[in-house]
Amino acid sequence: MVSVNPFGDFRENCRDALRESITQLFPSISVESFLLDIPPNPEFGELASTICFELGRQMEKKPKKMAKQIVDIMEMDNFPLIKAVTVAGQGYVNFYANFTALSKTTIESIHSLDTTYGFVKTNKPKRIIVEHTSSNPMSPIHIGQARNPILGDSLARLLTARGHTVFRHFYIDDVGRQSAVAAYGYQKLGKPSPKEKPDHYIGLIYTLTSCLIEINRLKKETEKSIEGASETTQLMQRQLDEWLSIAAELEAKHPKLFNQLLEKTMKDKDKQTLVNNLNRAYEIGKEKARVLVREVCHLSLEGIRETLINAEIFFDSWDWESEFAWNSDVSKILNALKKTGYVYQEGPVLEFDANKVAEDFRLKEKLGMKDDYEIPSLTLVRSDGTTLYTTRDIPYTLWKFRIAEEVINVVGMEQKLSQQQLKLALWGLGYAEKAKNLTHFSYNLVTLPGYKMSSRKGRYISFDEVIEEAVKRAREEVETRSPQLPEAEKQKISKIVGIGALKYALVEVDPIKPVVFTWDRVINFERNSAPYIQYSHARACSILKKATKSKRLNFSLLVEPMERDLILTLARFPEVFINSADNLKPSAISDYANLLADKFNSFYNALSVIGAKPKALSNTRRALVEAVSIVIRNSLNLIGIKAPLRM
RNA sequence: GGGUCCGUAGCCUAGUUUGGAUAAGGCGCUGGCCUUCGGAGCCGGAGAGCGGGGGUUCAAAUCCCCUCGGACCCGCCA
Repeated sequence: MVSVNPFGDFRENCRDALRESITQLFPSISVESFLLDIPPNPEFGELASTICFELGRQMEKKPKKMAKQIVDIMEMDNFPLIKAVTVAGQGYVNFYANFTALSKTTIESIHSLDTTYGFVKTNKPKRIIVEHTSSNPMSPIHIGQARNPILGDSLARLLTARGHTVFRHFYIDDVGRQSAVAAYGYQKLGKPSPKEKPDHYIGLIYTLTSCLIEINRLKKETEKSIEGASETTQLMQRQLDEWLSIAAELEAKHPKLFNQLLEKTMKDKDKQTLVNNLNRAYEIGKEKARVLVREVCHLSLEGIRETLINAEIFFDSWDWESEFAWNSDVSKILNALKKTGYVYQEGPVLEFDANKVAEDFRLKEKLGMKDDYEIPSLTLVRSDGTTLYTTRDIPYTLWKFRIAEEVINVVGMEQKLSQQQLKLALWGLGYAEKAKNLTHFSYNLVTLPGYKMSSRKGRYISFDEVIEEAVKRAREEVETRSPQLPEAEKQKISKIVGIGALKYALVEVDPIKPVVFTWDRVINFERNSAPYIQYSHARACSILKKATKSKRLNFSLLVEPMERDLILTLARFPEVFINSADNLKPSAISDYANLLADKFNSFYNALSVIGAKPKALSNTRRALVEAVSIVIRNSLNLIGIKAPLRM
């Protein structure tokens, strides 16, 4: 019989058995949940209940005694997956699986379900938007940001496999000031056609321009405040010094373009204002500004898209922020907000009182805030009439909710406050349900040892560079290990392995924890890495190629602890998957894949498949190996990593 | 100053949502394995009692309080 969740079936057997005994013995007691834990050691069985500790307290009896009573009356015949039940310790009830039955169900189900094994469908399918990456369109994706597409893509894969309808959206933040900065520089340089990958080229222009503007601004401001002793002046002086040293770095690295830009912008005494004007013109949709900024965006996005495709990360929709500004969605929302009473004017500036919303709807506790915490207000409109990122995010979010019932934003944790303010704006506007269905999937920074990466300051390692290096190193490995492979396949494998290593390194760590980037960390080919798991898969495939398939199987022959451990791990995959998808935890999958590879390698090393006697054992082990290969492949798939047949 | 998050062997991490039986891996260190199907491998050893203190509980790395250290936020940036 095919089971979508073999270990889950065993769990249900145990739960039912437990429930029957308990209701029979203690009909007066109502037990809500019969949670079963995986014991720390196989000698305690495959599942264990601690319910007698709880019952013992309620009924003032010894847990061990109750456990004995419960076990004594248990009718085992109704539960084919349970082999035995015992009492252990101070009152644990331990269940032992009937391995012949469990092995058969597990292996047969995996063979039969194949590419869908493990992917248990939810009974509440939803339409979900996963918005991710959404990086600054004016520079290449750097490795600090790369955690975002990798996590976002895994989430989308997990939720799709869970049976949801998922839409992957890239929000192009083209209205921000950074677009105006890059566009200004691009125009001054005479709209040059990129000499390299376009996002890298535009990114360089952005960094150089941004640097010149900052220096220009800071110089003017420090000159203005002549009495140079005040604290703010000192701060400005320090900032100026930092930007001057950045300028020196940039000039040394890109002398030609730097000096060209310097020369071309020399005459602009107030660059800051020019950029602000361009920003405003673009936001209100002035023709010239539209043409210019879009041109730069398109160039850069072409490069960004190339990077993502190279990493096999795809989107269903590319949403232009400017569309929401131009089609008056933003102004409609502003008007609606004004009517709520949660908005107040400070001169020309419009502020949103997030704190008041939280108090009126009693949301602070739900948002994990202390009662007396004063949520900062959110500026909606600048004094020059332009809006801010979060302001524009409100209509965008509502637009997403027209497509989907649930929205997950993969956004760095440094934006936590603004994501909360966004949520509160939805509450204030009367969209409580939407606010509840908006999730900020937050993740921590990837830093370079000692400092943060910054596009604006030009201090970053691009995603492209890291991919290139990873593939290059993988290529060297393939060359030494499998020199006989044809060139085309070597290339293909190097890419799968290199990118796999990279993705794995960034998925593996809990997103809430920071990662310090080092080359050896993200391009690791040893144990606990994608290549290690891929290698295990290739080994399994190698056996499958050599051993002929047979239908004459006998699952009762799989008695070795290593075989059982392996089968148990395979049987648990669906539960791991459900937990990972429902709790948005891709790292649970990378963990699992690694665990499975570990178990397989131990098995591989200790027991032979092809030469095993009798023949039925060999056949059955082969079936087990095939199941392993399927589950490794399925699990890696969820985190966007491919499993090569050989490497 | 206010807020959020993190703190597990020399280093990197899992486990914390849902409290349970000797705290799990990897790197590094170290002793073995030409044993057949791929050594990107396998088997073993040393190494932490979970930042510190208190509390709740039959039971705490997990929950609560205090405290120390680090990161991030508190922008008319995104």
